[in-house]
Amino acid sequence: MVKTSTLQDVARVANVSTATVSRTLSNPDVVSESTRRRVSEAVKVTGYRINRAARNLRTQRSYSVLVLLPDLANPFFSTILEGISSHLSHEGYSLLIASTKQIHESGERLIDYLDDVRADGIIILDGSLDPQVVEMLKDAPQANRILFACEWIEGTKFPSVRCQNRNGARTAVRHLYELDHRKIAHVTGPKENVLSITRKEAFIKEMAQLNLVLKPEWIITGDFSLAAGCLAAKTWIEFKERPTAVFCASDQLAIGFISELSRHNFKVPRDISVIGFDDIDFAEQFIPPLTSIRQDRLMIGETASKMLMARIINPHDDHTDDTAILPISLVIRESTAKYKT
Amino acid sequence: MVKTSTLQDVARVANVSTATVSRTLSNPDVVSESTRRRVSEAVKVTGYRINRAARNLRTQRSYSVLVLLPDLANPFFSTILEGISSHLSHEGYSLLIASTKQIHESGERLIDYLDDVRADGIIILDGSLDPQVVEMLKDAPQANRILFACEWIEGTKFPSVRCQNRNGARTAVRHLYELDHRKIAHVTGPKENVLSITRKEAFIKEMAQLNLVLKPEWIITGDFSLAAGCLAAKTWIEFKERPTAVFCASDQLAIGFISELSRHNFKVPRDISVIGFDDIDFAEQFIPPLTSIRQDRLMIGETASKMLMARIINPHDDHTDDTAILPISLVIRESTAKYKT
DNA sequence: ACTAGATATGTAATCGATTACACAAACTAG
DNA sequence: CTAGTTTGTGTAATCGATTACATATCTAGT
Repeated sequence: MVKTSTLQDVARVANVSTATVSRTLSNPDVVSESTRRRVSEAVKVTGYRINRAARNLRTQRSYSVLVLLPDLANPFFSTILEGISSHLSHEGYSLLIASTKQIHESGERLIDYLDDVRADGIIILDGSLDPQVVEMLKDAPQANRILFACEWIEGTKFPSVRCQNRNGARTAVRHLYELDHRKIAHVTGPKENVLSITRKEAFIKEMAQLNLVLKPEWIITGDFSLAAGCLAAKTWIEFKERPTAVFCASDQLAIGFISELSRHNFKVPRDISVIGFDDIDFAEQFIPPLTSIRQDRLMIGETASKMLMARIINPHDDHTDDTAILPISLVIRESTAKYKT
Repeated sequence: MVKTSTLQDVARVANVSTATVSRTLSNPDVVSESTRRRVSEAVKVTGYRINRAARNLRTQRSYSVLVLLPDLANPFFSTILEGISSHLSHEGYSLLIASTKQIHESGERLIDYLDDVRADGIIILDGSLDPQVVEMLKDAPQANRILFACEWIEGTKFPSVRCQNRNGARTAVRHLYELDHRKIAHVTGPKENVLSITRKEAFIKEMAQLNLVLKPEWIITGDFSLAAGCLAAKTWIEFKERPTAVFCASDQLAIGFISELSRHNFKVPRDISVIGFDDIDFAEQFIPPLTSIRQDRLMIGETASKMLMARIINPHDDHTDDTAILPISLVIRESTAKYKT
């Protein structure tokens, strides 16, 4: 093991007390110019590195944030993580990662992370948390150090950062409408998912607004995955009266959809226009390049991190209504085209 | 703030010393059946949660592992993370994440993570570390708690976990050969990257083995990205004598390649057979579904985590030659086909 | 010259778990 | 019955940084 030097060692070399060293490092303004120089010199000489475990114990903080994902292997989250991570590291914080599945399997309670000085705050990217867990979190005193991103839980006051989901759905429908499509289908995400529900409702509302006929079977329940997109395509093929356009609640759905169609010799956008949601990296490279509703995932991550940090640092400020809704934008590529009779 | 109970509180309730409580929790075998019961009861009553900061300070361990990525936003790594994470959480360890970029920007030294009790070990998924950094790590006494996964650094003794890269390249070439292709191109990863180099060398060697002509320009330097794949496709189109097949060093390259071709009205596998490397999730859903060399990323993650853990727990065991090379497999889909004159 | 306040530093308690060491009780073997 | 061993528990030091409080020095205003 390597012997690392401690505050004591630095203090000895600089000929001051440990208190002064500590102050020099964490609050340089309160010490005199001369000691500041002496201490920095001593730090260099001794190769001092702070022992975080000691600091964490004393300050009862961990200087790290836990991000909870439903599924680590889902690439959708990596950009959000990037955003969170870059802001955290900028603030001197570390990033802890766990997946809901693991928490569940290991029988850990989420709130323990806050209680046992492992994390100062939690960002949850999973709106489908076990309701029991949510119930526990809701009224806990630690709840003000929890924040949702992308997804959220209806009926709770947890702060959250998300994109304009309604506006996204509306924009998608309107885009198809402007391309003269009148029969528009929708492939949803998982049934109970808050994003699915929000986007679906907005879809239905906009269809009504535009006075478009919407047959109930044109709303196909999926689950955000490639596979569900494939299934939805099979459903579409079976329709007697086929919609000429489809709004998929995720890019993965859209890609699966197009993919399956091509296996049955349908072509996009010749036979049907397809628009996705998210604008993941692959959307641009897919064949055809996918028209999509873009959400700025980097920004979502950064904003979430900033908001959580504010709550950690100023726990007593008023943070009610701390919900950020970030704009979406329409990215037009080649999977949507003018409808021709 | 919530008042959490401490060992002291539990001790008081159970009418024993803190030492006994601690022993009951971390080493139940050494206490008597009756105290064990009494203590567990007291733990329940008080709602005791261990304070990890305190334990970390006392034991000089953090019970967490840092994973260092070149780029968080790259989906290639998420499955590996999943593997690491699931093993770690099973062992009661936490997972810290950072990206090389951030470390570099924030001016932190990697080894500080080990020194300052933030992480007990580091898994590095980036073989393109700053040589200066590598030099520092190499002979450091903490070096035995560092492990590379996927990539590695030639000429160092860091343990590593990776897949059979040579065998992968060889298998790819042989697959194309068996489909009667004789003119085979190769799109590489980044020039200096150890995976690129290994795969390229194996490619060249196998071509020679099979007595195939290999024009120097048929080896196109890329960088694993979609965009580089597009560029490579443009290069291929310009060739006077076009190879009938191409082995891409990553699936992203392959997808970019095919994608760009289709924009110029070439079709795969009609005009050229394409094989990738990695078998990422999208490979299966791409149009056409991509033939690829599969590496089991979940397994890589798990193995890496296990090996590192062994080193953390038994630092004095002999761990030399601790390098695991995991098998690859050929996944044949529709982007490769028999060559017809 | 004297006091109030500002500035700089030191002393020592503290955070909460772990564990070396000491000791008592119970057990074992001769 | 005694010496030696095993088992179970307690006492108190320890990990290393932070910080409340005390103290000393200096500045400025009256």
